[in-house]
Amino acid sequence: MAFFKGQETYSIDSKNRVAIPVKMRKAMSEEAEDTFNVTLGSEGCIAAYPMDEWKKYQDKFSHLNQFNEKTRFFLRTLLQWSEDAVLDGQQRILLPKQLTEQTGIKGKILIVGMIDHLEFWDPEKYSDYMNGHNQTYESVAAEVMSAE
Amino acid sequence: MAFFKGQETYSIDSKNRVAIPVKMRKAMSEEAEDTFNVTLGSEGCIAAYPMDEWKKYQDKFSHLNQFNEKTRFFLRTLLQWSEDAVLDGQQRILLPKQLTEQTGIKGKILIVGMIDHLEFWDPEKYSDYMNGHNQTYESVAAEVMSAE
DNA sequence: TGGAAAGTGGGTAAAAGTGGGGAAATGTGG
DNA sequence: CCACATTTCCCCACTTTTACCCACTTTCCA
Repeated sequence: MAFFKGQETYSIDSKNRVAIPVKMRKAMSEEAEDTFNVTLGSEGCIAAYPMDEWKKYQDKFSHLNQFNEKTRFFLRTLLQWSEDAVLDGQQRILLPKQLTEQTGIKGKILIVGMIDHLEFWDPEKYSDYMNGHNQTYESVAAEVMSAE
Repeated sequence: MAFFKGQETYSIDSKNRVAIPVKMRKAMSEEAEDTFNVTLGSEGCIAAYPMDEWKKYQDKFSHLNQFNEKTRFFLRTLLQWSEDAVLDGQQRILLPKQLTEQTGIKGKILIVGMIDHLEFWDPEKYSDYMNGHNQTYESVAAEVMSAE
């Protein structure tokens, strides 16, 4: 099972290609077959799940009852941005134009490891997000981890 | 088994033909034999089920009790629009005029992958639909997935 | 410090998307 | 049963996008 961590600031070129940092590539399992499921992530980033991790979610979605209106809304919202991306010969993935436009990513791109997936951020948006919290890291940590 | 996802905005030409995006064509199984069952979908879209997936629904419908009035209404509503469509040499399907008129599709068309079928939308109607939900995606997601 | 690997950029052939002409098939009315 | 109009299907042609190379610079180790 994958465990992604760390961060890197890379370039996204005119063709929307981004190299995957070696340390993160190495964290991928063989079963992913160099394929990611790329989709819109939370707080305005792009999320990329290795295929093997994504399949677990797929199974759940397949068994939902589509005769329910809320289920349909949920699936449409979730799946509309979702797309496969295979690494090229240089270990880069091609990010869908729709997603880079939606998230304002251009030129420089921040890649963050998030356990079972990678996140791609506009560097500026990321620092705004980080600075936008008035609670300290320590107090949030205490809250989140107290339930465990 | 098919798993459709993603979205594309394509053109529907004067002959009512629409190309199927490659990523969605690849998600189709061989058994579908390039054939869709096209019918009226929920919330005012057109739904296209690959033949193999549609057969599973057919089986279910065959076993419903037609001595029940609601069942009859359900079946009539569903089946009256239902029609086969085979891909042409350019991997396009011909959408029935009745359905494009009914759903207001003309010129530009939005194609959305919905696991076991494709949905065709008038782009404007789709954004109205998406904006028309006062519940957030996150709260619907929590509801829908909590049962799992 | 030299070689390999990693990161970046670009050219080009192939594939995908779009549009239209015309023959074949279908349907309608006389 | 035939003549006509309409629709359907198959083909060709053009434009845009994508996939696959190749090449250069920088960084990292041995």
